[in-house]
Amino acid sequence: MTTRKPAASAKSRTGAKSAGKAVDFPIVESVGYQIRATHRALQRVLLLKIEPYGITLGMWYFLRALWHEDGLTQRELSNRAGTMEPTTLSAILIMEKRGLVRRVRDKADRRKWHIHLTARGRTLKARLIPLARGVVDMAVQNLSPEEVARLLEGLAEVQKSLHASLGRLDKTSAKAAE
Amino acid sequence: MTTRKPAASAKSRTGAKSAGKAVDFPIVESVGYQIRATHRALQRVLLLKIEPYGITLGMWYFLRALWHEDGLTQRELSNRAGTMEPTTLSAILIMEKRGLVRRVRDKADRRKWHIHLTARGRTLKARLIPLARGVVDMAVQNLSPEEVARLLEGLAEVQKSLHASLGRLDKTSAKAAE
DNA sequence: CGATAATACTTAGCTTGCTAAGCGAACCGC
DNA sequence: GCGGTTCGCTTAGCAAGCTAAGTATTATCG
Repeated sequence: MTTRKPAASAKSRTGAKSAGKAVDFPIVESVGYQIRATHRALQRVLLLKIEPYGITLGMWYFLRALWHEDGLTQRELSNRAGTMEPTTLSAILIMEKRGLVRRVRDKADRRKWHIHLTARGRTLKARLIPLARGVVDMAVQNLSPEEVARLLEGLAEVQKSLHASLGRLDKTSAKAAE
Repeated sequence: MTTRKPAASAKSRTGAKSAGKAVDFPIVESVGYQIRATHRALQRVLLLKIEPYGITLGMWYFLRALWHEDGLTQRELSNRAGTMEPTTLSAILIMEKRGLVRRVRDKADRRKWHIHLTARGRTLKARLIPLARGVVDMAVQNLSPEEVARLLEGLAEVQKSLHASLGRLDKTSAKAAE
């Protein structure tokens, strides 16, 4: 039962950067690997904290968005949470079933649904936001505020490059751009 | 069809840090949100690069581990890749089906299986490692080597804190710890 | 006005990852 | 030397996310 932790003990950075000449690319030094590992560790801890309240990770970022701005449409929610529409939809349906949100059709444009928090959904904010903040604070406890800021900037830069690259790849394969 | 990108345009950092007094916790400033977004962007780009070779993300970290050290057992592979055994198993079975690896039972301990690359699996290394390195290099192109090192250190610190916290949480709920 | 295009959501089906629980092989203590 | 425990893998089933391809509804243009 022993709760295994697959960690990786990220040591030995900046070591043999170009030592292995051709095809050696130590996994532990890879930004990709570390991002993935950090993401999963964070998910795991957050889930442990929020699941006692009946909230899953799948709902989390949508609730965050709704607490900040109620009545969003599904597309707006997708954009806020950074997910595709089908992902958003299934999360909404589950949240609706659990009585956290209500779907209301737009009067003017009947294609749209507005997602509104119920009283129950709204109430959770006061409990869960501090809890989430606690997780993040714990996660960065050994970093100074400047280091955290640099970490966020680094991540933002990486995302910018990746999105730019994605744009290029899309255009290449689409070909019929405009 | 338009290949939507849910981005998020991470602007406005360091803005209203402690403005919202109590329960305002801007999602964009959260390390958790940014880690998740970066992870997904990275995955997407990597997938686009490797799928022409018939490799999926599910196989990727296992191949990485095997290229570095062939003949690992499933548990060893799980530890190297940072996944749980069932995840490892299903990836192995798929890779076996695609002719990338072979499973060989341990003579001495018949519980164990050793996973060996086939010639086909081994050959891919020379093509895919440079490709992956290209993705990572592209992703960090706007960061100096020092900034990349700091990013990795930051991620490692965050993971360390998270794993420590996980250990505590486990012990709490297990209670019967020796 | 009517045909066509665009928009907003939905459905179907897949992938990657997990936990919980099972099964056979090896080990350990008496 | 065999009964219980541990170990390594397996099975079952679920969660979160995606793409591709629908279905309605609204907007647009001749």
